[in-house]
Amino acid sequence: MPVLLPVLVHTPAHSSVAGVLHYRHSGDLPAGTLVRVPLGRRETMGVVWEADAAGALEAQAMDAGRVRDIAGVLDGLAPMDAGWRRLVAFSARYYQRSAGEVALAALPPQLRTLDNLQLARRLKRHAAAASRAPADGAPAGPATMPELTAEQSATLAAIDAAPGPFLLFGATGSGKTEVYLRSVQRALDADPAAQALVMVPEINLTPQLEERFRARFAPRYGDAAVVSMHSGMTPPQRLASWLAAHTGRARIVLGTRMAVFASMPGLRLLVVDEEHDPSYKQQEGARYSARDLAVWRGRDAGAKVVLGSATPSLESWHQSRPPEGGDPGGRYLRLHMPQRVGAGRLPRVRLADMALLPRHVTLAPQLLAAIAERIGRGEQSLVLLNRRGYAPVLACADCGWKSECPHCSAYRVFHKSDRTLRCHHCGFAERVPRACPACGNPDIGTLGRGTERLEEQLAELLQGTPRPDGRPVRVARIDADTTRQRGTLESQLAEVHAGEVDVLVGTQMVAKGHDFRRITLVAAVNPDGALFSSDFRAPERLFSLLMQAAGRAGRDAALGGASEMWVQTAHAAHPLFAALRRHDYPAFAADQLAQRAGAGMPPSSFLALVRADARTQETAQAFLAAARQAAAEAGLDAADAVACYSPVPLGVQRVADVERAQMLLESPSRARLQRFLSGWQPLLHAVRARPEHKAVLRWLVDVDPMTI
DNA sequence: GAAGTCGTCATC
DNA sequence: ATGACGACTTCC
Repeated sequence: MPVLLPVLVHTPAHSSVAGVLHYRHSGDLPAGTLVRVPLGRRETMGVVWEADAAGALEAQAMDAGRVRDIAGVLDGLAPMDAGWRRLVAFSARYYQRSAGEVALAALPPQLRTLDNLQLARRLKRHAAAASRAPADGAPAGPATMPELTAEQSATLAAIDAAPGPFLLFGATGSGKTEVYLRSVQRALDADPAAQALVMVPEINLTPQLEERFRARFAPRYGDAAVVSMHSGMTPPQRLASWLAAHTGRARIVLGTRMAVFASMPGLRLLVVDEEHDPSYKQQEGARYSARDLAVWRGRDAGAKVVLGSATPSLESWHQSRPPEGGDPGGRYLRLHMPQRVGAGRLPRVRLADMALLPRHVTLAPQLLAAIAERIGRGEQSLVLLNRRGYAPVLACADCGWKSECPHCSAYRVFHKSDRTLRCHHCGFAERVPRACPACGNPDIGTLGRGTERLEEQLAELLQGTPRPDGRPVRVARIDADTTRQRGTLESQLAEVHAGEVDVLVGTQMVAKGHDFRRITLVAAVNPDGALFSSDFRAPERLFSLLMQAAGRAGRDAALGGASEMWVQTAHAAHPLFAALRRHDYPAFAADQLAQRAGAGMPPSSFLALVRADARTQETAQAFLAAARQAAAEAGLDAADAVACYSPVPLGVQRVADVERAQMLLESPSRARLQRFLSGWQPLLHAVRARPEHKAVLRWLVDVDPMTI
């Protein structure tokens, strides 16, 4: 008997078919079944969704001639389970997107292109490969495991004893990864169907993570038990990992934020390493926080959640505060591991006071001397600067021309290696002009400096420094420009590990997570911008970057005692540096939390942004103003629980000839903000449909934004 | 978001 | 006349 089934397809929240669509089928199909359905004149993948009475009625009322048949069912696969469907539904609701967009984005792209036969073939091949894996099912030859420290044992006992979620606050080098490994092992040993999800913020960090997990678990559970999931993988690899997780063959899934949506029917443990990292927040499409979703998913699935960091996000820090007085405390349990494993001590923090030096000096002599000393001892230094290219601006001294991008409200950056002026926002690139394009003056010069110039400068200043082996000093650079092609990061890192490089210049990409045994000096040469930034999270990011960078130094116990973290600053008296010197995150956090509370910023409040893009700034702002008006007229903020501020241009107002504006919403209550947003969604659609707002190119809501 | 239609405009 | 490009519409 033919039935009408609700089906999700990939339709974004701002389109007119954002809801569930209905299709006819010869019989009932369970929710979660993957199907192929006709949409317009193409065929696309869909997910059978939960039947709800209202939707069914609407579908019944729809002109029967318009309802089409399901074209095919992917019957080789188990339907997506209820836990996954709840996660998708929650994410869509919380982040103001359509369930179809979230659901389909969470499936591997290649799955959409396969028919039943191809799928069956692939499943068979994977199953065969897995059963060939060595030692699968064999009694565990215990992989060599390091002795646990007292701290690690206590932490594991605490994780065993309580339901969580846990915030593992552990110094760099305190052995957090070993705690993750043991927690995973306990979870998997307890139940033959159990699965664990471990997330890291960056693709670059997955290979080393995979290596460690594979070394530990492949002997016990087989090679196929560990899979990775991140956007850098090829479509077939992603499909293979996804199928392994979905069928339960993979016991451990390692990945970036996208992995939080992995289909894992046996999920018992979720680990979010470097939980403070802003990369966990997706910045396009559905703007979800993988860390927050991991916490939600863990609670929903009855799985344990471990968030780990040496510099937790203020949200997690606040959420893990112990009970005190009338305050019942946060919902997370805070676990502290202050000790570094082995004798490696945290490096000494040294400030180079740039205010005492002439303005034109960009590298403090005492820092240069310290680097030279390291070179003489055959040790390595890492110099950090968060600015790619040679110089951020090219300018004419005569007429005041600057290298503005014609399509964006930003300067094009001078890249010396390929002699281009490149816009880092829209990608627009041109050859560097010989003379000023405005007045013809040949005397044009650079303003400021990026990593390229820093590399050049250091090479020049250090060229005479003697190396123990008499060979010339080598300065190298690692940033997004030098690692453009696949594999270059690995080969560059290998050179550093081999000791061929004396001084490594890089952006924050090298400060995160990589182990450099022989680096005994890390320097941040220009961090001051973040001290007085309009972005309320800038100090938090700076502190975490500097602490992480400091963690790069002195990982080798033998050299640890002498390692140093240098910070060049014109504001040496800033309290952030005082806390950094003592490696005192709690003090820094307490100070920041007090400031945030005073300013009504998270975690004391909850934020959302509405953004609009248009050809002109007025058009974008007019839409936002009308949206605000519509909310007021509907009485949405009548209870005064949600403040809606005026529309303003974004920091970078224009990108690729598109003007961007945003409007901030703020509420002391997450629930109230959520209620406001869900009531507002249909109004936003209605406002957008009005003829006077036709020129709006797109709009979107960003819940819990990272920057405002 | 993807894929279609339709109108405008520049170019061989 | 051809086709490139953008605006607009539709999709159970």
